[in-house]
Amino acid sequence: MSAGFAAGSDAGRDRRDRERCAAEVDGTRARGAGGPVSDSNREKYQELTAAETPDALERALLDVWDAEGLFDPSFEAKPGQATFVFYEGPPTANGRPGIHHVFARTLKDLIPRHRAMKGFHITRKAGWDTHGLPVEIEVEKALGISGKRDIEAIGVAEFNRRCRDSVFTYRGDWEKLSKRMAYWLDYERPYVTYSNDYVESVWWALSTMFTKGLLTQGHKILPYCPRCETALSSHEVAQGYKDVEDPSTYIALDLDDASSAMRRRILVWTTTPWTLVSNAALAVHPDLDYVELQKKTGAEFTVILAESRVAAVLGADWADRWVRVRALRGSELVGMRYARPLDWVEYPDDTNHEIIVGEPFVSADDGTGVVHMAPAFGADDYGAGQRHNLSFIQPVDARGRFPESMPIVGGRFIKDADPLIVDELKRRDVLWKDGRFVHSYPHCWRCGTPLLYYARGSWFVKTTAIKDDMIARNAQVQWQPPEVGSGRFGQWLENNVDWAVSRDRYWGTPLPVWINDADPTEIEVIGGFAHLAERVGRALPEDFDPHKPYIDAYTWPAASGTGTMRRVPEVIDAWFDSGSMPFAQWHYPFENADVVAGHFPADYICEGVDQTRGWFYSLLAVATALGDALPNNAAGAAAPFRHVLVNDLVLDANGLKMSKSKGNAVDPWRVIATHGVDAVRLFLISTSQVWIPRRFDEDVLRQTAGRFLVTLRNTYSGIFAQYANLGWSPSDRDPAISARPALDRWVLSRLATVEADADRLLEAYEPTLAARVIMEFVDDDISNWYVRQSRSRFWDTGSDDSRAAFATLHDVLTIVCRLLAPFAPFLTDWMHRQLVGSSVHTAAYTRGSGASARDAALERDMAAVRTLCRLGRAAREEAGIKVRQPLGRLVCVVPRDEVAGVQALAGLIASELNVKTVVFAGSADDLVRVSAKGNFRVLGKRFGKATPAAAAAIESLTSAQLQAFERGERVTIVVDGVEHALEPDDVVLTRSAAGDLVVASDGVYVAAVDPLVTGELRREGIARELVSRVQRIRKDAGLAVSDRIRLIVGGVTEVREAAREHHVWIAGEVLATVFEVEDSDTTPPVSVVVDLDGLAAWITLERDVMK
RNA sequence: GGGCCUGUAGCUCAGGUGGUUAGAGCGCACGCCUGAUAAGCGUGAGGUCCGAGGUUCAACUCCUCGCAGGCCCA
Repeated sequence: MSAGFAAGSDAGRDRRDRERCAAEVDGTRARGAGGPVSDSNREKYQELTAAETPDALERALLDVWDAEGLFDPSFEAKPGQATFVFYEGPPTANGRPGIHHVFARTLKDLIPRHRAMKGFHITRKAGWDTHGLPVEIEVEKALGISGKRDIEAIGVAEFNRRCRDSVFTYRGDWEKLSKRMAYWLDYERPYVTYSNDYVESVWWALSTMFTKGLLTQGHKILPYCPRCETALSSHEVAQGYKDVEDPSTYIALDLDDASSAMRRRILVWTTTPWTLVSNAALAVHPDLDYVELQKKTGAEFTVILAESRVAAVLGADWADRWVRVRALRGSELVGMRYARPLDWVEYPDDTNHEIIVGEPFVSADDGTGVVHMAPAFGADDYGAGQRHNLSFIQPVDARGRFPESMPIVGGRFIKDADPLIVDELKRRDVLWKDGRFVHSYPHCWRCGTPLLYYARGSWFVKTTAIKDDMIARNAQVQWQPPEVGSGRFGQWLENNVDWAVSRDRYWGTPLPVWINDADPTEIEVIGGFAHLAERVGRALPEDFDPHKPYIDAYTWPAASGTGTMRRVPEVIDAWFDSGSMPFAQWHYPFENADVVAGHFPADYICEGVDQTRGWFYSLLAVATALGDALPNNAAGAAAPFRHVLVNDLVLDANGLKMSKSKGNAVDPWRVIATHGVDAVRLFLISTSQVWIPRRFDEDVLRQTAGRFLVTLRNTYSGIFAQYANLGWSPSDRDPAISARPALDRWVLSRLATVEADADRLLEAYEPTLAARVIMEFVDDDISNWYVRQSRSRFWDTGSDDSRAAFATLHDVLTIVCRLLAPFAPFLTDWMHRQLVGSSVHTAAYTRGSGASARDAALERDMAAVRTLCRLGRAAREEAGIKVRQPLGRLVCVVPRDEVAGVQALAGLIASELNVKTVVFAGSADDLVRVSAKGNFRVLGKRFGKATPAAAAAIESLTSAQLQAFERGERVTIVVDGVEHALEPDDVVLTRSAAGDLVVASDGVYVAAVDPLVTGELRREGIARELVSRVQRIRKDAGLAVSDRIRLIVGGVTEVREAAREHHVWIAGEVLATVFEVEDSDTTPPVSVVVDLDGLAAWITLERDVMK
């Protein structure tokens, strides 16, 4: 007994077991004494019937865990205990959790559960993301309102009160589901992003960044809904793309070129004619080829456009009408001046305008290769405007209307102005061509209004200034899978732009920036509530609320003497909140500096791939910007997470994204009630790598994870517990491992291998591979081989052989429970408690030096044995002889270095295949024919192009030549007329059986059965058939497995002979106290007539009540 | 339009550094077992490895260009 198992034993139970064992030694076998122990209280190993549903079992265990306080989140680390830091990415609790949340939360639970079993202390602090537009929108919906004017009509105080209330509408659902699925998380002390403590920490972060010069004011082109009068986040924009028909307007602008006699015009394409009012420049790609063309007849001007766009713009037959004047590089156009199409707005002084600039973002995929620039209305335009100091003209108000004073389009909504502008362009003779085209354009997902890209004042975290640091920190993160870190996330960092953190909204952390209303350059950023109190000169009230609108009432006279410091109106991006959780969850730096020092950075986080630009980024950006203001985070430190496991979507059974509107969303509660959490967790993890989208198909779930768990239950309950309860329990009478049969040593070796593999894979954040390794072991090695080969050993409890089997299976099941515990925390715990009396969740994941010995050679040889058995069965199938019919001989061929090992296990082959002898044939044997195939890897190096010829020469070698070669004689092949001596590495030898044997082979392995059924073998086969029929009759008659019977058998001569010859064996097998073979030709009336492979027989039996 | 991922049997997935019968499980067919039985097991049939080029003696594997699906971003 390995030392690890003593812990949970219960002394009283052991004594009972010893008493029972003692009774057996007296010869009263437990099953003979009345079958399974009837008093269930005395049952050592409780059996699990099929009637016990997973749901019921799991719920019962939850109660046990509760009663025991098994997961007590308040547990502190023991002195000297290493910690493993996990960060919970906070969900927004304003929707019900779905099956995909079960998936994500399984992964979040799984790794920490493994690390806890490895001895680490883990803080599992729950969190709630409570701010932001999604919350506001939920409330708008609930109130039946939409838009800022509606909100302000209700009042910001009332609106925010409702936001606060709505956040936890579904909190109970989340907590209940987390608990039900065994996601161990501390919900008693969660962090809540709207709490005063949390907001104060976020303020500290913002003010720290301001001090470092990383929080700045600027402009940014943002997607903006002119009806709702608010900017939208990129996530919102992505939801609103629609195909729409827009203008496709080409204009021809005059170049300002005094040197040319001919008028020169440049062609420009736009889909937003209304932005031409704000045109400041044209952009070309400096490396692109442009051409200047002129009409063949009656030319009054030339036109310039990208060479590759000529046919598209002028028509496929352009060459009939146009002639090329010259070719131009884009760079030659840069710096030229032109006349703008509309002159309704004055250009500001000291800015550049009506000039051609070179920009690499210009493409020749559509349009003319010349792009019109309106820096107020496009991100590229804005960037170009910054680089070239272009005029910034924004003659559009917040509602998307031109000013009343504007000619022609005054007071018009911009989109409605397009036709008027096109008419005006025509009148001015700058319109070249006007059409319509369909493209994908973003719309407000709430009201359907087309969005504007609109320059707005905004507050930024200057992440471009810390880009290199972020990249360096990211390089230290172990991403799983790696390509998300290097690809999606890495590229995102490479293309980093400053983070616009301000939001012109209501329910969020207020931006703690106060500005002097008399001098906007006087700015103060408040880094804490005490700081605020000091500024306003009085203590903050007891019920201080840092949210809008209350916070906006805090003002104070400017330090400069004139003006009042007033807070800016914005709140911040909720992502900044979540990115601050590593310290804000502990109210750092106002409290808990030591706690944060021990919990930063995280060892592990786990979220969906959609968080790449969400939480993964905000964590990194906030931590990098704060630098050494956080512990363990000076320059050169790692990212705030060391390992990140990325998971992908859960799709429906048909591979479609789940959504409420499609009605294909899966209700986790129903699924869990049907299959149990263990099966759901195991299915989600094992079905495919977690970063690949997976389909959730309940049929597949049932057939895979569900069935696997049934097998595990059956192995425990139907094999181990049922028979162990008849009289086995662990004791020092169990043979030492070294004294157990090879089969036992093999499965224990496999166990140790799987234990090491599973642990290594979980350490490497490969939960899918770990699950597969364990599941394969249970199905393949335990159920399908170890138990299968050992079944009869469990029918007895007294012998050394059966004690060895019980002890082995007991250990194997116990360790399997531990390995599987992070995946399927319920069944494993239940079984582990039965097996050793303690929870699996407090057990060690691996046994370390206590693990059973690994024997690689034995594992290899057993694999060969199993291959031979598979081949032998195939051969029997081929010969048409069922396994119940004994056969005389099996001839095997295995690689030479495996012969000895496999020979030692030949008994297993003989019993599995029901053959009398197993013979291993060597190459020299007449039974064997040898053929050869080239080893291409070696031949390729040596023969190059002649490889196929060499391989052909090798394949044509005869069996005799190859047998000689194996004996060490020189054998040559001729390739391209040159003789080459054959080297051992050049060939792969294949042996096959010759003669009257039925052969099956797989690579170098061969199994050949001798199909000859002698009379003796035939009679033995009949005897086995008889036993089989009697057993079936016993079962049909409802006899207990331990009932004794009186048996009479008769039938044709061969049957009677077989029965007599194997009389003792048959009687023993079917527990017959009386066994007569009747010579009469007549069949007694009270009997069962059977057909034994064509032989008529009858069987009469009755229960022997005397025994 | 850009980035990343995926495409192998009906389904879900494996297939180091290229090497010659492309594997498994499930499902299916046929069969076994009946002392795990609302269980257990075997055998078998299923594949132009998304397509087209290319590199190579040799490509599921490497390269290029496409196609399809997904996600993210414009």
